[in-house]
Formats: sequence, structure tokens, C-alpha cells
Amino acid sequence: MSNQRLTTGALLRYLRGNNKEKAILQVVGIKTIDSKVDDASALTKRYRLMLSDGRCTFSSCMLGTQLNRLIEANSLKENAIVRIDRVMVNAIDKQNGRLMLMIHELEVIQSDSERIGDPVALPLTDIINNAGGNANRFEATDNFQPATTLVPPATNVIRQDSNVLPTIDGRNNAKNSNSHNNSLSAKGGNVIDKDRVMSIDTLNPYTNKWTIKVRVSTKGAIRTYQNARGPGKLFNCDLVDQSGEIRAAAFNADCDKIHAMLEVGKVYYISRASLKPVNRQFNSLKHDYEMAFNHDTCIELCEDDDGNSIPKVQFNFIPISEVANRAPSTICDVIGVAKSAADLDTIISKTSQKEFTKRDILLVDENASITATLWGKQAEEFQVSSNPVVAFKGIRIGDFNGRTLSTVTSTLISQDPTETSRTMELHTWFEKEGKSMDLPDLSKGADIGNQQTPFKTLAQITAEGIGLNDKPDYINVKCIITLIKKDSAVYMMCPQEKCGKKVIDENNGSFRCEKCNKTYTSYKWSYMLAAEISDATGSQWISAFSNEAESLLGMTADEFGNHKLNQNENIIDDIFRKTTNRERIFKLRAKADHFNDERRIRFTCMRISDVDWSSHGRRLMEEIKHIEPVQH
DNA sequence: CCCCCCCC
Repeated sequence: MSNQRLTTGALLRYLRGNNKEKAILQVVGIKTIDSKVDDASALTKRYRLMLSDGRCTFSSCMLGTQLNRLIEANSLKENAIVRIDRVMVNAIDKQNGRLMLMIHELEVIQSDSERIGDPVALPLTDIINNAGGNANRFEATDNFQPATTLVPPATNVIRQDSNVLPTIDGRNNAKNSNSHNNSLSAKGGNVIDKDRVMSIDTLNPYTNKWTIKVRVSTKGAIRTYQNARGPGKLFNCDLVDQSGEIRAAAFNADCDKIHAMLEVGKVYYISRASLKPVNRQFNSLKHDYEMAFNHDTCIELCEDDDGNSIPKVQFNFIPISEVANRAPSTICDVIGVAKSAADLDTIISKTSQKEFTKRDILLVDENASITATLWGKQAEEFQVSSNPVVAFKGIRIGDFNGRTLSTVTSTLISQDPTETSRTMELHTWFEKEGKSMDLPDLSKGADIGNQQTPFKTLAQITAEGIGLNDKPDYINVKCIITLIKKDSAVYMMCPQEKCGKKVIDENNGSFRCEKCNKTYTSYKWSYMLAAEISDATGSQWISAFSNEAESLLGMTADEFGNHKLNQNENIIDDIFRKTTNRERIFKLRAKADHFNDERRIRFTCMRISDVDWSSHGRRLMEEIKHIEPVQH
């Protein structure tokens, strides 16, 4: 039984606008609000509480999502006694003036309790009619006036239902609109109220009246789309202030005007727009909601931006190694040093048959490396200077050969960004040691984080159907080499960089490449090793190419090729014999393909390493730990 | 209210 005394009457006082009070209340009901988003993650889930002050209950109490964890940890539950540390009053219904409490901070004083008193629901008349005459209450009630066009729009204020375009001449206009604001805000008008600027991170769909002062950090092109409701167009932009960031979109009739007005890097006052939960698949910004501009939206250029108070961009970097733990197709922010950059390349899209320009960058940080693919203009404009630090905001994770990064149209690329100390940190690290480090490459199936490649026996590979999926499977096996195909171990490769095609020896000193459609006077030796590996459960043919074959045989393809040319059969046999001397760990990529109507699984060697017997032993112990120890 | 973002 609880001895806590509840703060009687606190709920009504809150609804009247006295939100400074830190009341002790009891939770008498918790409801989950259905999220309309597919992604039912904790980020979008909301809880509505019914609170009691001992005498009355009030059921429209929204819990700030940052407090969801209290419910999920079973600390905040029915009958719990809580202290309300920060609460706001909001109107939820313009027509009948219904209010809600938005709970931003609370502390659970006592998790388990019994019901205190016999509270009754706060009468609706009390909730609606107690205007109380203070500022908060007004804020909640003056929205009851329908949005009207009583107010003449200031010249540099864009109202979407007006035909007034923004003017470049800001100073006087800014003054004018300010005076408009001051004289009109008392009447509850429509013009932006610059004295009440909220920070982005407090925006939510239950806040009825807000103004934000934000910088446009990115702005996408206007795109058209077609869906069940017909054709449409839109553009996206990202808005930042000191507190955070939010993505916004404008559609159809509102699209062109707002797109023309907003300029990347400039600061605007914005009020009136709708807010809806984000879809994490397309939006990685650190905000639970995204904004849709609409007919009522007011946007006004802020000319007196001092350039410092509002950041240009907000980054939320994850380490490259962490990309391995993220789901493919999601969006993230990543920073690293461009260790190398490939030349521009073009590809033909399979779906659209259109040609696209691309450029691959090898991005490295202290713990890992990854291939980042830049597309189109961003690929062309990328400055291939000496190892710049490159920050990607909103880049998409792919899963080709492990994990890759690939820009999308909304990706912001920033070379040597000054907004983050990581730039200097990475430059220093790269100069000191990074440039000579051989880091695990996520785009070559490196083991990082939670993505540890599982160990399998060869019998398990067949039994578990490994390699039969659409995506390749990666596995480790502990095997010895039992056979190597000698004749096909190396082939004559086209000398053209990146071609890789086998050339035809025309036996007159020239070598023909069918792919390049050219004849060369030279070729390069290249490995294409077919080897049989075996463990106690079976055997399997695998392929090993360049680096892996070289590390296995202990010589370059060139050296091997020369032995072959010189018919040093003994040397070659000896090399092969030496490969059978011990067990090795083979990291394999298993992928089915079709060959003459027959499905087979191709095993490609990604890495060959010696057995680390201490870690291997630990792994085996993990596997057998479910076996009861024998008592002596 | 979009959500396509390409190739191996």
C-alpha cells in the first residue's frame, strides 16, 4: 500500500496553463497509440496515459517518445506513482477546444502501488471552459479561430494561398513584417510570430502553434510521381537548427513556389505545416517526425542570420564498422578518408535501360573500410584530391559482397567538413598510420560487429542449403586442400586495366582480347585456381582468384605463370604439395548459378587464413557449452 | 500525399 500523497487538483491546474508545478500523480491507464507507419519501431510508438491526482483523472496525456523506455522496462506501469517534471498543454481539436497534456519529463517514484482514492474523470466543461487568462492557456485556445485570410500578407512572407512572391530586398520587408507581426499577433493572426521560436526537436503533431527558425541544409529537385491517386510532384528539403533537424516535403500546388523560395544555406522562419511520423527506410534524420508544407504554411526569409547560431548541417555519424550491423536499404551518415577513388564509369540500368555515371570511393576510418558509390553529378563533381575527408549525410546501405554505401539524390556529400572535429581527427590518423593500414573491408565481406561469418562443416553446407538463396551466403570452413587443378591455375589476362578478360594467344607475339576487341603485344598472368578442400565430413571444389590464390601458393601469378611457361613441372607440383600441409580457415562466398539448365553452387574463396587455435578452441567450447559437465 | 536512386 502506498503512502505517497498525490497532488490533488494538479491536473486541472495543468490544463489551465500552470505547467510549472511538479505534481505527484498516479498512472491509472496506459494505451498504445497505433502507429500508421509500417516500421513499428520504438521510435514511432506512442503511449497515452490516464493520470490521476487522487480526485480527478485525465486520459489525454501523451508520453514523450523519449520516455517510452520507462514503459518498455516495466518501470512505468499501471498504478505507478510519478512526478511530472515537464509538461505542456496543447489543443488537439480546434472545433471543440479539447486539450491534451504532453509529458516531456517525468520520474517514476514508485513502480508498484495500489490505486489511490476513487478519482473521477475531469468534467469536460472544466477542461474546455477554464481559459484562466494566462499565456499558455491562450496559446492553446487562440487556435480555435479558423485559419483566415484577414491578415494582409507581408511582402516577404509567403502564404501559400496568396499570390505574393518573395522579394530579394529583405531589410525593409523584414522590418515591415515584424511590425505586422507585433500588431497582429495580439489578435491571433496568421503571420509568423518571431518572439515564440521553438526548437526543432520539440516539434510533434500535437503541438498546435509553432514557429521554427531554421537553415535549409539540403534541397532536392522537384520530382514527379504517379500513384493510385494520380500524378503528383514534390520536393524534399532538410531543415536544421541548434537543437536538431527535420525533413520537409512540399507537394503539388505548394511545390513550385516553396521550391523557388527556399535556398540551401539560408535561414527562414517557418510556421504552420503538418507533421507525421518518419519512415526510417528513407529518412535517417534525428527526428521522430517529418514535415509536410501545405496551404497554410508561412515561410519568411531571415536576413539577419549571424551565420553562427544556426548550424549548416547536423551529422549523426556511425563508424564504418557499424554499417555492417545495419539493415541493407537503410540510410545513415558516415564519415571517412577517401583512401582511393576510382575513375568515372558508366553503367546501364537494368530496369530503365538508362545510362548512369558512377564513381567508387574507398572510404576508411580507424576500424574498417567500405566502398561508397557516387552517382551522376556527384560522381562527376567529386574532387579526387589527395585523400580528402568525406562526410556523407543520408547515404544508402547496400549489401553487395557484404556492405556498400551508395548515394541517393538526397545524399549530402561534404568534403573536409568544418562542422565536425572528426575531419581533423581523421586527417591526423590517416597521415600517422591510416594510410598504411590494411583495414577489414566491409565491401569484401569482412567480419565486423554482429556480422560474424558462421563456421560450417562441409556436410552442413549441403544439409542447410547454403548458397541457394538470392543473396550470396558467407561461411567459414576449416579444411585442408586436397587437390588443385594444375592446367587452369593461371590464365593469360588482358593487359587493359580493369578488363580482366582472358586473351587469345595468337602465337605470333600478339594477344587478342574479345572484350576490348583489340590485339595487344602483352598480357598479364592471373590466377583462377580450382581447388578441392576437405574436412572430416566431406569435400568441395572452390575457386580462388588473385589475392587469395597468391596467399595460398605463396607466389604471384606472374611468378607462377613463368614456371608454367618454363615447364617447371617439379616446382609447380612442389608448390601444390606444400599447400596440403595443414588446415586453414577458408572464408567462402556461396552462390547458386545456372549452367546448361543445371543449378550448381559456386564457392568463391574470399580469404584464406591460418587457424588461430586459441580462438578456434573458444569457439568450439561455445558450441558444446549446452552439454552438461560431467561431475567427478 | 514521396519513398525511384541504377552496375558488378
